[in-house]
This record gives sequence, structure tokens and C-alpha cells, in this order.
Amino acid sequence: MSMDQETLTSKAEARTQAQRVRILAAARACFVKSGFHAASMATIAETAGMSPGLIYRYFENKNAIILAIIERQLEVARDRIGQMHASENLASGIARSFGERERCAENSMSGALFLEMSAEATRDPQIAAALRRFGATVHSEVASWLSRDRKDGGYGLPDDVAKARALIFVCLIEGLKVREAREPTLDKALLEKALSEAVAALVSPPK
Amino acid sequence: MSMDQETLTSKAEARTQAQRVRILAAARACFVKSGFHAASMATIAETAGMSPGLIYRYFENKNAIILAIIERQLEVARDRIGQMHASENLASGIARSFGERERCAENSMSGALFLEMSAEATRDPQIAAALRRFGATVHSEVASWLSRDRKDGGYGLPDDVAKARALIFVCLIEGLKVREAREPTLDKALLEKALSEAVAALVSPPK
Amino acid sequence: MSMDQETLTSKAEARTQAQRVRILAAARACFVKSGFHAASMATIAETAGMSPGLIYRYFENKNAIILAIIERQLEVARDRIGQMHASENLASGIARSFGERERCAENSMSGALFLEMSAEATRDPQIAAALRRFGATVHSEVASWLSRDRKDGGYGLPDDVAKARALIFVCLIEGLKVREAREPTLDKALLEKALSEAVAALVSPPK
Amino acid sequence: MSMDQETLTSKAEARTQAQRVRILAAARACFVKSGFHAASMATIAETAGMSPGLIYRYFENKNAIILAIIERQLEVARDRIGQMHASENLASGIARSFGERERCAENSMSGALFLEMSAEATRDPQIAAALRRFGATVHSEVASWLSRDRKDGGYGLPDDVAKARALIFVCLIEGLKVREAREPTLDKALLEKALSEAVAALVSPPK
DNA sequence: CATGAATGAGGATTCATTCAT
DNA sequence: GATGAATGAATCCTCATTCAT
Repeated sequence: MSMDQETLTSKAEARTQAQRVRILAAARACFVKSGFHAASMATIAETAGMSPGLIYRYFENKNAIILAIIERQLEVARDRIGQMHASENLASGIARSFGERERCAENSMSGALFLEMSAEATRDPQIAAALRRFGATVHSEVASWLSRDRKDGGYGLPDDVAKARALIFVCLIEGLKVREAREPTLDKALLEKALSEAVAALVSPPK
Repeated sequence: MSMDQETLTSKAEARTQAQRVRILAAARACFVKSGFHAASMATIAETAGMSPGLIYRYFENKNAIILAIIERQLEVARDRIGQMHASENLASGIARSFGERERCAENSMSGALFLEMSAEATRDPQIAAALRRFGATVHSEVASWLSRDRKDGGYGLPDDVAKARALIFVCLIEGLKVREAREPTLDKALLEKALSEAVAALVSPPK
Repeated sequence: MSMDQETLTSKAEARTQAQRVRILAAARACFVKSGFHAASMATIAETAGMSPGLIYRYFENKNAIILAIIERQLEVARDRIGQMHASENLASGIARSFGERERCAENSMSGALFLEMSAEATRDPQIAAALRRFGATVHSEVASWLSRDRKDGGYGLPDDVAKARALIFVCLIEGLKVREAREPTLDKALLEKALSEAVAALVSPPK
Repeated sequence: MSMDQETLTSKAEARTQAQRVRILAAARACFVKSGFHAASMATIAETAGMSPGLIYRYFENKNAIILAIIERQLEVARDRIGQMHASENLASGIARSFGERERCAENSMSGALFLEMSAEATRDPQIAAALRRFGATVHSEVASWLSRDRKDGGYGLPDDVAKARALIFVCLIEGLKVREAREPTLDKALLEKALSEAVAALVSPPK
């Protein structure tokens, strides 16, 4: 009744993957609450419902966890920005997502986490590289979306204009993230008004 | 050859002030390099060329140093933003200040420090309050500048538009700060081009 | 060969208890030798044969250790005083216990520790409260013993006289404790003679 | 107009003495409030209205101050006990002095200080010796007072009885001191009642 | 696999003592 | 004499990491 080797292996791998996910979820929660440094391995372990020692079977050390979280958060963020293109009303979409309470799962990029990551990037070259990769991807994606033909859902801007506006767009979004972390109570109506005008300007044809 | 009491007192005060400045400069350097938490008092003391114990004669504890640095950085930032209004060409001014090398002195707002501060603000209410105060001041300053009459060096925008645009402006600047910390090598020409268009849009009369 | 859950739990609890005892014994020894403040956690850890960090798994901080020791010493003292009632010859019992060498174990109330505790009580309200509780218990116990009927092993004194004499009795005992700490070489014969007369007077019917 | 050498010297000595007194008074106050260890030299200096450095011109180190204070306190206590003999009503005199608030000056032996001293004596042989000397003096003084002829203000007890009762007396007083430190709110009426009976018994002719 | 007890290197902070002025 | 800035060792405590079970 024993399973063949391959099945066993894949079962084991699945479990390994599940454990890693469990740890990362716990770590994310702790990091959001206390920051990378203040969150202790003991707390993360407790949050994950396992022993501190076990974590080291799945991650070499705390830094590896931080890195893995960052990697995953960047994927999530990338996806989210991808979805924006499709959304009917970009400005209100962004505005609405502002200050969304962490829904516990990892499908939302926490402003606090984003700050923590960025701050850490100024010291850790690996993190810096990851963020740079992320930034480049997002920027070119937004740029391509602005330059794409109108009939393909784009805005038909010349390439150079698209690139410049994409930069503004990306900085604006990141600035909002920072603000969100700091001032989650910001007036949403004002924000939406401001954003809709800004977005309109960003996608309008150049003079 | 003895000095009168007043002279002595002011000498002592001058020394005290000088020491505080020395400590803050060292702390700033350490914080930029390692972050608020990873920078140890021992390292700060060494950087300042003094013993760890001496620091506590001038600051109650590490947190007080962090707070003092933040307060000072926000002043600097406030001043800088104030100067922007006066500058001939806003966009290129901002672009030029981007990525300026930390001149070690405290007259430039380090992007890294800004991130560190913002991240810390999500945990420390005192820091959060300081940042909020700062944010409010800057926002209203920018708004008043946008709404002021053209003949007074403003842009004559209606109050509500000015408020909304000021928000965008401030977020954009902060987003740039974040980017600066992460990617100081960003293409300056592109940045200037992007900013000049964005700034032009922000100060243009509403439709 | 694996143990069931219950066995495991009780084993763990037993170990925890054993470690606490080990720490308390070491701490007691250190406190007797150097006092609460001068005894360092490092020394206690070394005495207990463990690392400093480990102590904090079993006690929240140094103060908790001090408190635990005090609590335990007071229990011991309470028991001892309880036993006195039963003893054939009270005076010689007290005299004999005077200056007993610390048997390292916790079954003897060290005079030094008693002093340390009392001195600390003038500053730490928690310790003061514990000592006050202790004092009240002992006082009322002695009083009830003096007032109880002769046929129940008491001395049949009126309540108010019993209360007053109990106070004297308790102060006398405590005074002896102090003397013991300071002058363990006191002439035992003299002490016994003095005590037997004093005890006789304390239990004699009032005029 | 200059004073001769001798006058100068004695003037200097007087000043030295005055400074020492000032320091000791300050130290006493600090020790009563915080204990020997917790009272810092800085606080003592501040209380004495001088700089920390200056203290070291008059005392070799903190320990020397402690020792000097103890020496002085013991003198005071010796005097006080001497005065007791003369007092009309011994019991009420003791009772009344119980819990007297430190009158700031050094003419009252603080219970807290007494405890601190006794605790310290278990470690520091010099302090132990001082206390032992003190104890012996007081004991023999009390004994001689009990054995002295009635017409000389004594109680005419035989020498050996006087010695034994003096021991009880001294322990009782010390026990009261301890209690005072711990429980300054003790019922005075009860105390006086208890003491008057006890004192009466101690001075009564032996059976 | 899993546990969690154990380690020990730091970290912030205090304070007796010294010494240049 | 007097100051008080400066030192640096020592203290309590935390936490990433290891390893026997």
C-alpha cells in the first residue's frame, strides 16, 4: 500500500511548500505589526503555530524570511498594478485601495511593509536589487500601457512621453503608499478628486 | 583672567550645544548606514568620538536622539520645500536635488532617513505625530502657494483645486524621495522631463 | 517507546519546576553573600550552572526572583514559628535555632536575607506588602496561641493582653534575627537564660 | 593683615570639617530614601549642593561615606539610649519615638538606615565591627543601668540577671526598629500598652 | 519531523571615579 | 579649592540560532 517514490517526494515537497507559506504568512503579520527588526523569531514561530527551531528547517535565517516576504509582496504588487490597467476607473480604484485594512492574507501590499522594505533596501543589496527589478518591471509595464494603441486598451502616447509619465505615475503611487502608512485616515473624497484629475492628466494626449 | 559668570554660562551652553550637534551628526550617519534599530549606541558614540556614557548627558536615551534627528530633518525638509516656491524652475530644481549625495551635514534630507522615519512612524506615535504635523504644514503651504494670486507669485487656482493638486504634489515628492533612496542612479534627464510636464499640469488652470 | 501526552507534559512541568528551584537556590546563595543589588544576574546564572539568558525563561526579571525568594522565605518562617507552638520548651528552641549555619537549602531563614528583605521593603511596595502580610499572620497566630485555652495548649490570656504580648514577642524574635545576622557568635548560654525568663514572663498570667 | 599659620590651618580644618558634615547630611538623606546602593554619588552631590568631584576631596570613595555615616549614626543612637535611662517613663518614651518622621537632621536613627547598615554588615567586616562595638556598648550600658543601685537611678538587679535582661531589652528595641521601617503605621496605643508591660517586667526584681 | 530548552553575544543604560580647566 | 565633563566597566535583559531529545 506504499506510495511510489515520486509520489512520496511530491507529497513531501507539497508539505514543505505549505510550511514555508505558513511561516511567511506569520512573518508578514509580525513584520507589519512590529517591523523587521522588532519582530522576533519566537513571535513569528508562535504566530505560525510552530516551534522556533522548526523555522530553521525551512529558512536559513531571519534574513531569508525577510527576503522571501519581499519577493512575494513584490509579486503581489505587480499583479495588482497589472489589474489596474483593466479596471474601468483607475483613479477611484487606487483611491479605494488606499488605507484598506490588511486583510491578513498576503494579497494586499501593506504600506508599512513597503516602507520597511524600502528602508531595508538602502542597506541590503539583495533587497535593493529585488526592489529595483520590481520598479523596472512596473515602470515598463505602465509605460507600455500608456503607449499602447487606444484600440488595445492603451492611451496611444508616444514612447518617450509614456516613459516619462509612467515615472510620474509610479512615484505618485509610491508616495501614496507612504502616506497610507503614515496617515491612514486621509480624506478619501479629496484623494479621489485629486487622483482622478491626476490620472486624467497622465493619460491625456501631449500638447 | 577669570571670566564673569555670564561668559562662563554661555561658554558651557555653547559646549553643550556643540556636543549635541556632534552626537546628532554621528547618529544621523549611523542611522543612514544601519537604520534606527541596527545602529548601536556604542557605534554612535564611537562615530562621535566619545564614550557611550557621555551621550546620556546630552540625550535621555536613544529614542530622544531619533526624535531629535527627525525633528531636525523635518525642519530641513520644510525649508527646502519653502525654497522651491521661490525657485525659477520648480521641476528642474526638484530633479537636481534628486540623488544629491548626502553631504554628511544635516542640510540635506536623506531619502534613507525619510524611509526609516516613515517606517518607524507606523509604530511610534510620537514620530507619527511629528510626521503628520510636517505633512499638514507642507500640504497647506503648497496649497496656499497654488491658490495665491498670480501677481503674488501664486497660480491663482481655486481653493479646492489647489488642495487636491497639493496632495498630488506632496505624494509625488515623497514618492520621489522613496525612489531616490532605492535607486539613486535614476536617469536624471528622464526625471526632469517627466517632472516638468507634471509640474506644468499641476499649476495649470483647471478645465 | 514514546510517552503519552500527559506524561510528557508532567515531565516538562517537573523540569520547569526543577529549574526554578535551581535558580532560586543559586539566587538565594548570591543574595546572602552580596545582597539583592550587588548580586548580578551573571553571577546567579553561573552559580546555578546555566547561561544568563536561560534565567529569563523562568523568571520575568531579577525582581521576580527577589520576590519569589522572599515569598518562600516567609513561608519557611511562618512554618517555623508555627512549629514553635508545639515545641516543649519554647525558649531553648528559639535559642538553639539562633545562629544555625545557613544550610544552603531553603529551609532556614537567613538573618542576612531577612535584613535584606526588610531594607528593600522600605522602597519596594510589593515587598513591603508581602512582609506586612507575613507580619500580620504571625502576630495573630502568636496572639491566638497566647489567648487560647490552657487545655488546648494555649495560655489562657485575655485577648487584649495576648495581642500586646504577641507584639512584644514578634519584635523580640525579629530583633534576634537582626542580631543573628550581625553577631552570630553571641553567647548561647546567656541567650537561653535571657529568653527563658522572657518567654516565661510573656506567657504568665497578667497581674 | 594676614593670619598666622596656625589660624589659617585651623580655619582650613574647620572648613574641611564643615564640608564633611554637609556631605554626610546629604548622603544620609539619600541613603534613607534609596538605600546605600541605589543612591548615586551624583544625587548625593546635588543634595549637598556641590559637584561630584568635590566629594572625593573629603572622602576616598562611596564606601568611606557609608562607613562615616554608620559611625555617626551609632553615636547618635548611643546617646539616645543613654538619655532613655533618665527619662521618666521609659515605655512611653520608646513608643513615642516609634515612627517619628526623619527630622532631616541626623539626630534620629532612621529604621531604614539601621536595616541598611545591618544588611551591609553581613558583607563588610568594617561595618560589622562597628555595629558589634556599638551593640556591646549599648548592651553593657543597659545592663549596668539595670544592675545599678535603686538609689542611683538603677533597678538593683543582680549582675547576671541584668545582663540577660539587657540582651532582651536590646533585641526588643532593635526588633522595634525593624518593624518601624516596615510598618510605620503600627497602632501606637497597642504598642505603648505592650511596651509598658514589657519594660515593667524587665526592670522588676527577679523571682 | 518537531520541539523548546539552552546558549551567548550584544544592546541600552547607569554610575563610581578621574582630571583638565 | 571646585567644577562637571568624560570615561568605561558593569548591569540587566533580548533574541537569533543551535541541538539533544
